[in-house]
Amino acid sequence: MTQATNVTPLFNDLAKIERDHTVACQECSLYRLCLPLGLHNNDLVRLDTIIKRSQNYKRGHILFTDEQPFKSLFVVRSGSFKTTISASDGREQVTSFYFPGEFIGLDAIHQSEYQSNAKALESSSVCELPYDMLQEIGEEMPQLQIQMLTRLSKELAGDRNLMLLLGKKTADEKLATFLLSLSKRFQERGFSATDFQLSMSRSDIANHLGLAVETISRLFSRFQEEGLISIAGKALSVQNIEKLKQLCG
Amino acid sequence: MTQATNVTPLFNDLAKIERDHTVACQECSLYRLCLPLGLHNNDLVRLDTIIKRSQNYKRGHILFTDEQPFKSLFVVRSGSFKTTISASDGREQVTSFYFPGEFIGLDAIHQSEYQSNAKALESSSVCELPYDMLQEIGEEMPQLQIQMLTRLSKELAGDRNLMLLLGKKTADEKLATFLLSLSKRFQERGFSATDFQLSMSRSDIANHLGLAVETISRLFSRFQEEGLISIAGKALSVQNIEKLKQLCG
DNA sequence: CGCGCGTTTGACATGACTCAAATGCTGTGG
DNA sequence: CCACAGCATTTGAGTCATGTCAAACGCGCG
Repeated sequence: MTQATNVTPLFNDLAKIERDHTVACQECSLYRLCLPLGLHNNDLVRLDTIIKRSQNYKRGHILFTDEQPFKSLFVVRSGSFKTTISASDGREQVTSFYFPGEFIGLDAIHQSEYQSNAKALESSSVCELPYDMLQEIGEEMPQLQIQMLTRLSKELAGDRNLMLLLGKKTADEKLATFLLSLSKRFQERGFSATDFQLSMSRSDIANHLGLAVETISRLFSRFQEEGLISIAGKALSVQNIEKLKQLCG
Repeated sequence: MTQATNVTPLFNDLAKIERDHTVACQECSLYRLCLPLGLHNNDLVRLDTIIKRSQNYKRGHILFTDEQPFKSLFVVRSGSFKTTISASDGREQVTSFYFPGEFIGLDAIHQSEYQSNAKALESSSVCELPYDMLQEIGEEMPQLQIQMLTRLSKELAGDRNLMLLLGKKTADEKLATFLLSLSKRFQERGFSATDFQLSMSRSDIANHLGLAVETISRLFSRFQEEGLISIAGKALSVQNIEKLKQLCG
């Protein structure tokens, strides 16, 4: 019943493909998911020049906190991240999880500080886009502006679905919705829609969905009993995706 | 104990000032809160030409639904609106309330349909910005692009605070936070920070905060007993703003 | 290999919901 | 302008989903 190995980080495969830190956007396997989509070749080359590609960060690495000045946007190249915001009394809310090709820091644009805290959930790397430069080259690249607006807009729409989830859904529906959202994102990235590793902890999931850790744990157990999923540690396998969809509410 | 009159719509004063539908951005009293902020005069004039100013809509008027094609962004000129999104089973979440100078529809940019439903809460009017034209003139107006990005980004940050509220706060904290957010927005618009009319129903508030109507009603009563506020129908008066702030969590 | 944290499971507590009913307000039509 | 219908709000009583507390377990990191 024990899982063979849960060691493999989530996006190791991608990490391998991308292990050369200097790979240009044109050759990056994330191309179709990433910012450069739709840019003309000249523009792409120009964008390329302002991107700083990070080395591999290890689990727990802090990309930025809400006390640091806003300087750059980040795109996940490999691995995954979570962002949190905190209330004055220290309570935290996990606002989002980020996978390869997704933007981190969009909520800080034109603020002096970042508005959230971003932390690596596993071994991860990013492309850093200094915002002043992005803005500069953006003035001559309408396509880039459009991409930025589109990204922001989609993130906004996503957040609003999360508000529906947080405000109106039951614990069962929350978890089902969350798992399907992961499934979809893995699929978009060329991975299995049914078998994947959860890079985040149970308590991250619980927090993100507005539930207690114990509730998540119990739900995983029950979903397993009911044949919806099979889960061992961080390894998840979706057994009945249709039933899961019905559960979403 | 009955209120003299609750008839006065929330932004009647503004509505009067702005009753001329053709008032240009330059002369609009919302200027400093609105999109044109920071535009140069030539640009402003150009922006002006693409804006369609609506007549007065009455309470309940539907600006758009999530089944209509995305065509325009809207800025509230007078009155107020709410937006909702709905789950497949019909449950709805009130995602946001909008006051003069605020943008509606940002979550639909570059989608084929609107992503939410927008409805007037009282007698209201808007400026309509056809998005294709906005994009067109935007290509030559970096300041406009910056404004758009800033707006989107701030809305995103706001939504994330709402996620914190929905996921982590108690009923008391939710209502206190909501009332203070209203207070702040009224103040920014030149109205009293302590005395104003709630244009939305108790159930809109409840829904928005992820609570039941009954809970909101009870909280209003209790807050009143405790001397935090005084409320009669839609007329709210904040009595102890400091204590309210402490309650926010 | 062992410690510590993350996870699971159980028992119990409770904040907020649901249901129900009374009251009040608003908009409409006569 | 008033009266009535219907919806919004308030208040009370009882329930329930989910949280909290506690303890055992076991995986994974060092």
